[in-house]
Amino acid sequence: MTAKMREANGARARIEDVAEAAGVSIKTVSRVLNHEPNVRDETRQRVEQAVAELQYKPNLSARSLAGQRAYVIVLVYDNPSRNYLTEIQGGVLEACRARHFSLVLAPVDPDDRNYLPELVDLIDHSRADGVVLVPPLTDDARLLDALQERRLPFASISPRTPEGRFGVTLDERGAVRELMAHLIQLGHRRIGHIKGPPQHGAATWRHSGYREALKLADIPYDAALVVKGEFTFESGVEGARRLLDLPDPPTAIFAANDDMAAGVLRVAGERGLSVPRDLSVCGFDDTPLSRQIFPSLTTVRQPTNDMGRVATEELLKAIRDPESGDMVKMDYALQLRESTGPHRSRS
Amino acid sequence: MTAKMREANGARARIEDVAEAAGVSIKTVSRVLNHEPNVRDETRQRVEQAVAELQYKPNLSARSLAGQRAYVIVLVYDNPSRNYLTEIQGGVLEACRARHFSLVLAPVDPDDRNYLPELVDLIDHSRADGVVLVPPLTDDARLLDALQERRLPFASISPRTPEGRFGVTLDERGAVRELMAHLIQLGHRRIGHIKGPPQHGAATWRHSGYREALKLADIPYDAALVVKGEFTFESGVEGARRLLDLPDPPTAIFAANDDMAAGVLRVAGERGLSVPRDLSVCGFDDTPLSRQIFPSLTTVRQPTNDMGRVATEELLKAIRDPESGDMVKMDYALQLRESTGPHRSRS
DNA sequence: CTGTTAGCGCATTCAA
DNA sequence: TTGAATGCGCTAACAG
Repeated sequence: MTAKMREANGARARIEDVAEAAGVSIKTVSRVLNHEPNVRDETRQRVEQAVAELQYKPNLSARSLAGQRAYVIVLVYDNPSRNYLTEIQGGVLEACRARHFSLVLAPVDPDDRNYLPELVDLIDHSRADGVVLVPPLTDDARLLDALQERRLPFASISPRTPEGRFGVTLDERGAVRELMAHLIQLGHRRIGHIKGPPQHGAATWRHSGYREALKLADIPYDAALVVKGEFTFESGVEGARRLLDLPDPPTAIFAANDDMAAGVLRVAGERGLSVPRDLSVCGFDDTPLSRQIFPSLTTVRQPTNDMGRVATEELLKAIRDPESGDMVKMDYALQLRESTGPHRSRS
Repeated sequence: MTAKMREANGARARIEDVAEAAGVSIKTVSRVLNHEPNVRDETRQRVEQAVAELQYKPNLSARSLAGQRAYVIVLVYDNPSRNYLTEIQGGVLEACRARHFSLVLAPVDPDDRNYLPELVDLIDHSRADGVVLVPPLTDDARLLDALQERRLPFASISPRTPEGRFGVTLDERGAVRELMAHLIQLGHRRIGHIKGPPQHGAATWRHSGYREALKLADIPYDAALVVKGEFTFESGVEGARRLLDLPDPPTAIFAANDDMAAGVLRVAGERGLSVPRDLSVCGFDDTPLSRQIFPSLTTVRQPTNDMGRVATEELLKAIRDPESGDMVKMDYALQLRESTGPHRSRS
């Protein structure tokens, strides 16, 4: 059966049909498709024309089978923040598409202590060429061990210990120092902090930034002004209540993420406190929530989409050449909005 | 090379190795793996044991190549709501996993009028067995034509015209009637509405529900109380301003989704209106935002995750048997929260 | 610079 | 109820 007949039958063109149409061997077609060298320009063009005419699309299954590579990246995540994840996923997807890799999603239940067997099974089944790890899972030693054992390259997004790994980081401590400087410059000296859970690197960095900023401004650290949170709205509500019930309550509160900051705004609303007149509030992450809430939230923006994309690009580099793959430092940006204002002494 | 040697080399077990270990032919192994009939129980068990011992995982590429099917579902979406999408995607993924299909994500830029060629290219490349369509794209005639032309089965989530299609629907009109009945029962008679954009079926249904509820309560429809929105926070802000600037402003506002309702709350805040004392507000969707805002939002919950899952299950049914595939009606649930309260006449 | 050949691991005829 | 042989469409040595 000729290529033309196959086409009339609704069958798809194969590499063989392209070769025939272009008057070359299939190996030459393969070279053109994979951008390999050693093809004359004129030949390359003939092949490309045949590809276009026949609407040839390579069969990915055949390619994977023959090439012993699946062209698959697995994105592993247990981060409960929908917005963060969507952005990361978008960036990862862009990078995968650009290199003709497919993306396999591997959501992990953050409450499941024994998630590893099922996850590893998924990774094995998919025959992944590489993995992208999202925090806080990006710091789970058991998972890292399992990946290393399989010699599977993995990119890390905001890992706690970036040494010897590749992916992306962001200077969260520095960002918080700037955010705090903004509050301090507004006259605040009693600044409360609602921390994140200790297993998150982010919680640690943001707390350190808080302390460093106080020290830089010669404001003594007061442990009573720091309460624990879980990065959830509800824990922000609880934390805010504890802070505002203090005998000498803070005039500003830095919540370690936007969800918790929204909780603080709620408590302020309940108590008839006007923000920022009676209380300044800021968060971290610049989720859509921070703009949709009233007053809108002063916070820090991470380039989340870019972080997903860049991490994946580094991973793809490392897949091509195991020696490569860098840890790329990304930029943050303060978002000054309505929820922070000058300190007014209570009268 | 024997199976044992291969294993020692770190190579993966193949179906051939399983057959050898179980003392049967590869065809028998294939039968067991694919749950085909005509295998003796004792034989089946021997095979299953060999699979477990060798940790055999079928090579999906080889299966696809030989079986002429990719086992791929494509999820096509242009809906701008992050939360909605994440939930839908989660449900779709669950259903895919359960049947060992892989999921390919196909995000579409809602502002790109000419998205079709690229999307179709992605679908063709992936050799999809079926497609899941999210609103509002689920109603795009050009896309539906392209799919039908390819004889590709597709499941529709909340399509405008469910006739002759399969997937999931939800009685949004009924939900809005109930929501409105709640407001009316609280004493409100001047109820404003901020509509969604006309290309969304949801916008139309929610507006119809609004009108029907008024009619049922013998409240005349006042076109001045209905303003256009875009399902965005900003358009909610604008709409609320228009409504509240009316000579005789509404005492309650039903925004067609939560984001716009958040915009209404913002305007209320700006103007010193207390919600719900001076103004009742409700939305639709029950996004996390509706709980994280103050006051929390009365709204309608859709089982979004389930909708994604069930739609995909129907698709998988239709892939197995083109005659099957139903339109499943899902349940909604009113969420009565803080943003609605009794009408108080202005004094 | 280009072509030939031999599998990749599985499903699927058809025969037993 | 089971098995042997053929090919899915492509990559990758190796030859020219």
